[in-house]
Amino acid sequence: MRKVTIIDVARAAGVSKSTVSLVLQGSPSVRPETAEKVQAAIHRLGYVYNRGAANLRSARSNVVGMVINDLANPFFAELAVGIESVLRASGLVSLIARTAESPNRQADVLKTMREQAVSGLIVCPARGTDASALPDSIRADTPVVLAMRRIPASRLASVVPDNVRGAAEAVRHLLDLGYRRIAFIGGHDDMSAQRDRCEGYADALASAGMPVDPDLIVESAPTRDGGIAAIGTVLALDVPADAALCFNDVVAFGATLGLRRNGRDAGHDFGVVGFDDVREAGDHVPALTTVAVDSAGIGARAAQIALRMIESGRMTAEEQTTSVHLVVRESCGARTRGVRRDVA
Amino acid sequence: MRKVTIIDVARAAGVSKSTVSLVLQGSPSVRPETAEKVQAAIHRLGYVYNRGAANLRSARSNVVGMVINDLANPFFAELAVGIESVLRASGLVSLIARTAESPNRQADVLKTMREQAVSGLIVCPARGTDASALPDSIRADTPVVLAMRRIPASRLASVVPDNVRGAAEAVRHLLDLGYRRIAFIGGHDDMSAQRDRCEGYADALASAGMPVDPDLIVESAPTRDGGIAAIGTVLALDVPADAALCFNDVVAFGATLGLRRNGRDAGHDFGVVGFDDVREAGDHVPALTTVAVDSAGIGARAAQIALRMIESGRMTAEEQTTSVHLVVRESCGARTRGVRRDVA
DNA sequence: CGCGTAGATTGGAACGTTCCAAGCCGACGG
DNA sequence: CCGTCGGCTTGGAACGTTCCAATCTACGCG
Repeated sequence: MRKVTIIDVARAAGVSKSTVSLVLQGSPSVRPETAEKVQAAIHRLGYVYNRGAANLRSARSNVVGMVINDLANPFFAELAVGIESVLRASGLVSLIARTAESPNRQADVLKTMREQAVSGLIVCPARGTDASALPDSIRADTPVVLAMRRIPASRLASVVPDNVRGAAEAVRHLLDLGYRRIAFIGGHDDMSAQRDRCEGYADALASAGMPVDPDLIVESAPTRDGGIAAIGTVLALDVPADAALCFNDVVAFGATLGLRRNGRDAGHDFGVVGFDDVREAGDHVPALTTVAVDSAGIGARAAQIALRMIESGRMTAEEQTTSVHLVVRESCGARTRGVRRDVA
Repeated sequence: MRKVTIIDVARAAGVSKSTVSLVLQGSPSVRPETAEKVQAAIHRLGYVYNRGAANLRSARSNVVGMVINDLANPFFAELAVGIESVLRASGLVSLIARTAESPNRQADVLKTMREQAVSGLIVCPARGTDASALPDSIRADTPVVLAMRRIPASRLASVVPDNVRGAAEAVRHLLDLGYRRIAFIGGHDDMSAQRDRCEGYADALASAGMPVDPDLIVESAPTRDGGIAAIGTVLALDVPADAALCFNDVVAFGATLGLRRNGRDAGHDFGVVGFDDVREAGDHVPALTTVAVDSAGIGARAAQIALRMIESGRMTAEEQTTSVHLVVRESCGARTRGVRRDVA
């Protein structure tokens, strides 16, 4: 039982294959009754359109690649959802692949996607990816949009949250609450998000006329355990921290746990602010004060940019940043301390 | 700047296109030094393999479709991860699409995937999908594996958790703890998982010689709010429930919240058991006792079956069920009540 | 020296579509 | 009555591969 093709349909409908093709594309120049005959034949034979063959001829595929770090992380999963929704609504279909933060895997995945002739690529680059990691061949003829993370030296379009401003806002909030030894913990400085958030942290301190103490900035894996370790470090300083802005919520969860193990209590005698506002943040005990990032929105924006590039055939390098906002809950101590309390 | 093809490579290497094709496929019958020449030309020209063209000729694509309900749900995200890992390791690439529980969307998505000539399909069917929803054309020539959910009347391969046994085990545990009015709440009975879990619930009660009270089985949306509503219902009965097996963890979260609003406390004066063991379950307050389902494992198994079908060209209808196990934490009250406490 | 054979290479048809240039046909204006 | 025009339709080439059958080369053997 061979596959039924456009030619079989043509024969069955008593027209030429060209006409069938025209019908398939909804061309206005085919007589309605002819179109109907063709549709009937299509239905009768159970014909299924072969997009691969079409792409081959017209060099315009309808698939877009989505390269994500880690789907199991709800934060990235939402990014994926945002991307997929927009693409799907435009009739495109998404290839997906995971890099698991490995540049090797990323290179492999990118190669595969190129082979599939994707018409666009949305990438959340793995840690430490530099401009050279995106093969020139891709950059030349395929629209690429970076989501969530930038690659500093590359002229690639990107959509990232406003990390600098978000971090600064969080720090100002902690300062307003009276904290004076605010740490920045978690993340590695080969991630653009970490650098940006750290920059916002430093900015806010600076504009409050406070020095940035290098001891208060401690890197760690962006994991719960990383948070536990990092909070331990800033607690053990000669002049210990009294609050921390965490690289992300997961680190913040670790931090609250670490505090408890040290006999301290986030939200009472120590201020903790996270970043991302993952779903669990509100349910955590204590509920996490955090900077909310709209990851689905970022995905959607990135997909829109990709779409625009694909349609216009022109590549842009626009860098969009999406706004973020501080969500005040319990872990910063606003409830117990009261906002804007002055200190001596 | 036209795309560089196998023919350009052939010209550059001074061989025929057939030879290049052979090299690309790693055929042993090409002389090593010739292969090397070809590889050099490939590299020099920046040739990229066009898998679409290859598929066209050989009717064997290397893409597999993955139809998932809701990627934003960590439970399904893990399923996706399991699937993607296995496929990727075999050199296949995954198309992904979301149905958001809508049979219409599902039909649409399935059609698109057919057009892409996927060589296999892994589907977590949307709620209420019946056998007729999978177009015959797909079922005839494309391997399909159902994951997480079955479609009762279809002769389709599937991998699902052992819902019956898991639910039964949970109920036995609650009985052992002395609860006597155990409810089953959440989910809709057009989901196979709900029916199976409910069946396990009834089984366990039956084999303990206890009647199944229809009032204690209440459907609801499988959401937090659904859980809140459902727990309200069983609390308001003339003879209220004293424990509940919840359709899934999200419902269980809602239930603990609903209990608190009614002045009750899960784990103290009411036993709550969830299902799935999502990541948050352990962090929740109270920590959720739940039936752990290995969703990544289910995804991997499903992908393996699909792979086997693709390779052999033969479709099977095997139904695998993966084992589950009860994770006892706080919400069931085991800590405060003590396990196996006898009642009068 | 001729023949058979195995290994290496090759040309051409095929895959299912799109797109172009050309064709057909009836109508309309001159 | 002829030429032309516009609406519909059509055949064929092209897209970049694979695969088959054919060819070519060199070599061993009788």
